[in-house]
Amino acid sequence: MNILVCDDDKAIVDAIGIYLENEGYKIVKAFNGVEAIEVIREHEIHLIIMDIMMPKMDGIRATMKIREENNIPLIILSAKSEDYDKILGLNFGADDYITKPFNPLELIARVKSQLRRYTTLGGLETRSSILQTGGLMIDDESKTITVDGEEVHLTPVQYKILKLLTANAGKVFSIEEIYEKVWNEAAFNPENTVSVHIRKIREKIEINPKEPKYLKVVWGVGYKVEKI
Amino acid sequence: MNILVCDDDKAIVDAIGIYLENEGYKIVKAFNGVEAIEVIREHEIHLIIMDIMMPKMDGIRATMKIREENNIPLIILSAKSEDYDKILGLNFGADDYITKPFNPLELIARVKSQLRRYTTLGGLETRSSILQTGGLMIDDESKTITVDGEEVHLTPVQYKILKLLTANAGKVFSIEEIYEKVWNEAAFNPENTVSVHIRKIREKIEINPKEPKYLKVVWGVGYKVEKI
DNA sequence: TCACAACACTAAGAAAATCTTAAGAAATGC
DNA sequence: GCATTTCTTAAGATTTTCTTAGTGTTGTGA
Repeated sequence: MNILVCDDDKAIVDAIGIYLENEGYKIVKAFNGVEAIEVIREHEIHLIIMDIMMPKMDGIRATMKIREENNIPLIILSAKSEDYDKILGLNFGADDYITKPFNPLELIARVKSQLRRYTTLGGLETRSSILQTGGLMIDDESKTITVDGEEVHLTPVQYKILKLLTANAGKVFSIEEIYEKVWNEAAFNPENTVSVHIRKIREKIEINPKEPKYLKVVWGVGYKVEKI
Repeated sequence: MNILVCDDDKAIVDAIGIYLENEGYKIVKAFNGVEAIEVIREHEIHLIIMDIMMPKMDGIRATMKIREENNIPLIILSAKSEDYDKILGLNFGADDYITKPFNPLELIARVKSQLRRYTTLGGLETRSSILQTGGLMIDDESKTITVDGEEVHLTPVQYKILKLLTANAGKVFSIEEIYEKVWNEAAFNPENTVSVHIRKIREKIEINPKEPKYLKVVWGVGYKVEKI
């Protein structure tokens, strides 16, 4: 498997290269978006790791350009300070993202995960942007949520929370986990921000918020969306 | 979970130790990089907190050295005056960093966050969150317990006890052992807290609590879940 | 074998922890 | 600057946990 690593910081490219080579992957390097596109045309590449901030052509523009031609799995690298929404929310074609500084183990896990997904799809992209459980449906492409066919409006934060829980329906997330995943930072004093949002979501998606059908609490643990 | 705290300032090591012990972690101490590396070879360490400025071997060199051998989550401690970019930007293998003086709550949040990340990633490849014996089934991901297909509701403590016993079905646990594992503290004030919980669990999972099928007592020793 | 000591079980209620809700302040976006 | 969204606060509701104290059961050794 050949992996293209693209970052203007040579030290980072080298470090990532070493981790991945240890796992048995072949590494190809590029130091800006223009180079990356050239490399992809010339080599057979199975996965791309791309930095956001780069001279000449930034990672987002490069990703969009690459997506015009093919669907090679692509993981974005970004600094924590950069705008989360821009990376996750804006759908510009990346499959996953990792924030710097990153845990090498996490990088490897995500790379494997992407390669697995790609090969089981046979390389043909059939990315379904629809999540569903019971009568609850989330179309991530149009950012639309419907309950029993009825469209409901959620605010951005509410949307992210519900999407996280629905994408992993059945799995329980602690409040800390939810905070971390949605806000992209460790919460050390979350008061009850999350539970207020939970309340608001329930108000909108549940027939009877007192006896939620979808968004359930697991006492002493956290919240989950029921898998139906 | 065992956490290695490494700093040349004993007062800081002790302070961090106290905060983390309160959260139920076991602490191992080291006072310079060389010691840290030795400790890691000898003990099972799940997370490292490392100061940057230290005699003998500084935190960055130590981190790089550690990274040659393994991927234990590592949080860097650094004074505000030190070059921030050097720590954040330079990728030498740390997973997160905290600046001194730090907020204890923040420290704990980041520690938990790292441990969570590490364990969920580790389980990514072969996660089987389901424990089973006879008709009793525990799905740890959704925190759901079913008996003969029927879902039963357990409280957090009850859940933890049953999970402990089921994960080690057949093994007998003394009351002290159960207390220690579930409450995460050795200090044992006998009373009969555990047996009350056992009673409640039986009430919920057993057809006839007087003649338990799953959760059995072993006279003079403790309790076990039958391996079926 | 019988009594007694050690151990296990049960029930109930007070205390503690956790979740829910509402309302308003602060921040954000147009 | 207005409308919307997000966060904070605090009180109320609910659930869980712990403790107590009494009852039952088992094993032992006189």
